Formats: sequence, C-alpha cells, structure tokens
Amino acid sequence: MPIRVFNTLSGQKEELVPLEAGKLGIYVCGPTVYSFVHIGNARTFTSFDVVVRYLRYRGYQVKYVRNFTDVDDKIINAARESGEDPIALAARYVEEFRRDASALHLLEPDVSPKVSEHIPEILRLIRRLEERGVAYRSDGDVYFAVGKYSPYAKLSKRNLEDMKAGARVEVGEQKREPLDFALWKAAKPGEPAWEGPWGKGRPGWHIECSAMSARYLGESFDIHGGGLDLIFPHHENELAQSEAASGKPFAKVWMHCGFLDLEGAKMSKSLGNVVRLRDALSRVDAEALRYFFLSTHYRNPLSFGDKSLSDAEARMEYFYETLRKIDARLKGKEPGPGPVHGEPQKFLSDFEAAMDDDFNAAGALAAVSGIFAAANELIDRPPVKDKAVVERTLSVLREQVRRISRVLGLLEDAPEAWLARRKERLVKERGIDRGRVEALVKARDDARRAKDFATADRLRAELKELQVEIMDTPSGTVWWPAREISDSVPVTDGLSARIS
RNA sequence: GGCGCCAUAGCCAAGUGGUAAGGCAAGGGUCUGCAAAACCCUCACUCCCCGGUUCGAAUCCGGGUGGCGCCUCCA
Repeated sequence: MPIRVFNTLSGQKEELVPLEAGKLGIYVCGPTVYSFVHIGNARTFTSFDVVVRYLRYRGYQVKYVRNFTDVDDKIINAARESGEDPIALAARYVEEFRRDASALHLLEPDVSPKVSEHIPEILRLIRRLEERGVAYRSDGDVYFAVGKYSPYAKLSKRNLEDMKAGARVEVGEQKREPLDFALWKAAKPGEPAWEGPWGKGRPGWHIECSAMSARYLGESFDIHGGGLDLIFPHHENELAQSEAASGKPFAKVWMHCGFLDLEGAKMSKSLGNVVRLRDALSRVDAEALRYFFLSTHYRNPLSFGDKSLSDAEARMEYFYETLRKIDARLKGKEPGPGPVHGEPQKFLSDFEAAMDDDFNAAGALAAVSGIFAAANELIDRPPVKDKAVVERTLSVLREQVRRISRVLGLLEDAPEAWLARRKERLVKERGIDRGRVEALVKARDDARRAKDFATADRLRAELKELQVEIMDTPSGTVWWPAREISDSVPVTDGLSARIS
C-alpha cells in the first residue's frame, strides 16, 4: 500500500513518491526562539514527529531538518525589553526549546540549523536572486520582486490584485510594489548585523528557510511542513524565492498542520490566553498530551481543554494498566510459535492502513483500542481454554504495541514506572496523606477479614472523602487517587513563540 | 471584500461514491461480601438545510445556513 498525503500545493491527497527511491527529505519550520513554545506549536511539532516516525517505520531513510530562527524582529524586540543581547537571548531559548522538545518525546531532527550560522548561504542565495533579476536593492535593503515570478501565490491560491489592494507597507520600507518582501534588511543601531554586499544588515524573514533547506536537503526535496498559518506569506515567499533562484521545483509536497485553540477561543498573545508547553506538561503526562494531539487528524482544528486532557490521561492509564497485566502474565516468557486466538495481526494492518492514508493517527488509534480490548479479554475472560494459546496471542499483541509505540511516541515507558509516576503526581496534586490512607486501607482489610463489612464500607466511604478509591484484587487491596477530578492547566499572559 | 477550511450520536472524533471506526458519557449484564478495574450487550435507518448527478452520496456538484482560519506578527 502506498502512502497517501494531502498536498497543500495540489489541494488533494497524492501518493507519496520520493524523489530518490527509498529516501525522503523533510523540512519543518521550527521555532523563532524569542520565548517558550506554546501548546499550539507543540501540536504541530508532534504531528510532524509522528510523520517522520511513521515514514521510518515504513522503511524510508528520512532526513529530518527543523530549523531554529534565531535572527528576527521578535527576538530583537524581546531583547530590547529585557536588555539582553539578542543572540544570547535566542541561544537561551534554543536550550529551553530543547528541554521542552525532549519532555514531549519529540525526536531530535537530523539537522537543526540556525539562521545565525548560515549567513553565507543566505548571502549567496540573495546574490543569486539579484543575478537572476528578481531582487532589487533599495537603500541598503534588498527585496524580492514578486512581479518577476509569475507563479506567485500558487501555494496559497490567492488573487494578486486583491492582495495588492489590502497589502500594507511598513513605515521605513523601500518596496517598489506592496507585495514585495525583504530578503535583506539594512542594519539599524543595536541590531545583530552581518557584513553583506549591500552593507551591514540581516536576513529577512523567509530567506533563511530557503537557504537552509537547500543546504541540507537540496534545491528540490520531498516534504515541507509547518502550521497552517505559514502558508501565507512565509511558505509562499519561500517557494517563490527558492524556485526563482534555482529554476527547479522546490518542495514536492507541502503539509500543513491545523490549529489548536483554547475551547473555541483563538490562542493569542493579544487575548492573553497562551498556554506554554511546559505549563501543560506540569499538569498532564507527556504521552497523554501526545495522545490528545493525535486523537484528531493533524489537518483538523483541535480544541484544548481540561476534559479532553483528563480523558487522554485516563486512556493512557487504561493502556498502561493493560500492559502491566500483559507483562505480569507473560513474565518475560517467549511462548514460541503455535496457534493464536483470532487474528491478532489484523490490528497492525489496520493501524498501517490508517496511517498510510495521510497519517490518520486518529483512525489508527481505533486499531490500538482493538489491541487493548483483545488483550484484556484474553486475560480477564479468556475465550479459549488453552493457556499456551492465550499467552502466545498476548505476546503477539504486546509486540504490536511495541511497534506502534515507536511510531506514535506513546506507551514507551515501563508500565509499572508510568503508573507509579502518575499515582505519585496525583497524590501530590491532591495533597493526599499517604500514611493516613494506608492506615485506613489496612483497617478496612482487617475488618473485611473479620467479615465486618459494615465497618469496611464505612472506611471505604471515609477514604472516598479523602479522594481515594480502593480496589480489592487477588494480590491485596490497592488504592488510587480519585480520577474524576481534573486540574486546569495554567494559561499564561506572556510571550509565546512564533514558528518560522 | 479576497482565499481557504469545517459542520457526523449527549460530548470528542474517524470515514470523502457502496450502505456510519474508535473514545467518553449513559443504560443493562458478568465478576465482586459491596465496590472498583476489566469484559460483554445496548446506544446515529442516519451524517446542518434545500436542490441536482448516480443503480447507489455523509461522501460528488449547485445554492443556503452556521462556525472557523488566513489575508498584519502568528504552528
């Protein structure tokens, strides 16, 4: 089965055909490092993380590039406010981003280029555009002449005449036409600047992605990704300058991730409702957050809210609890070849079929559900008597979970460890007194053993008051913080990051 | 105003020409001293509305209504 992917450029799903057999180059617009990333950024990066993981799973040799934009107006502004050096500020947020990315279990890209380290490539590219007559100098700035590149707007499919009417020219810009955009900006006092043929200055917004993608993936490459809002102007301009310079097709497939909103409200700095990734991760498990992101198709809008998050976490708990039961049952044994119950392999092929269809992770999760329901049935209500068959089937299911885990970046932890960590966090968050709970649990056990069920039930009620639920299992009574209470993720009225 | 997206059960959400995945919630059951967890069963003759194409449409086309995004910094 071929992989089909929705290409913004063609407006439809296409079969993914690599430029070079077996290999794929993918460039994803990374963060502009002037602040912490927010959960919207995190959704986009998680979506592409899974795209890369799945392409590798399907056997492609993937080269994954995600840049850091560390030279930019926003960084300069943020540095001015804090009195810090812009380069130092950017470097600091690169490190913060790396911490966040790692906490979210995002794969490290093969290359994470920074603008500040690719000035020579950028200068060469701008000079080439000048040579080709599609760029012009104006008072120390250099602009791309949109009118000289006829396919302009083929990605965003906009009407040039209408755009000209609405286009805004910033004060101080020296454009010939309103739609032209800066390739190089003349240095202003106090700004980071590099020596260029046009005098001291710095790169414009879009040129860095053209220069760095060409450097690491070539002038033509397979997939370019980013958030929906980057289609215009960022990707449109990247596309225009890249193709104008090289005369070759730029990215073959353009993938764009849908927006995440805050229960209907757009998340934006001006509304003061930005949720930082690290704040979200302080309240919700990283894998649960990934699960939440993956529960809606990457191109559709997704609404961030406490209910969805606690659902996601409850689901992860169900998965891990089941894995714990499977592992306890198998105890590391390899049942060896032989008959299995039903068609346990079917889940993996369902998973692949969903992922093949434009990385439909939400659809793929249905197959994952099937695996867990089947495993629980085998353990709790075995439909076959032969224990060897049960265990062999469980072993097959467990192996499928391992494979799927690597693709989705979920369920990669040891079940016991994950469950213990979650319990500990809930205990802390709810201020549960472990000692007191354990004493009550023991008292109830004693009462139960004495068949004093009235007392046992009273103690259960008392525990419930403490937000503790108990379960009697063959290996004794276990207790858990009550699940139904959800805790809100803090919303920050502060700077969020831009991705470009 | 221009461009584009979305509208599927109480809620979340797949499905884009062949007769509605999955999750949550709810009801019933098995299990349990009682529970919990787990499992089983039930839960959209129907996919915003109106036309059209088709043997056949939630899926395609036209129109309408509602919501959203981009067009200015934005994942």
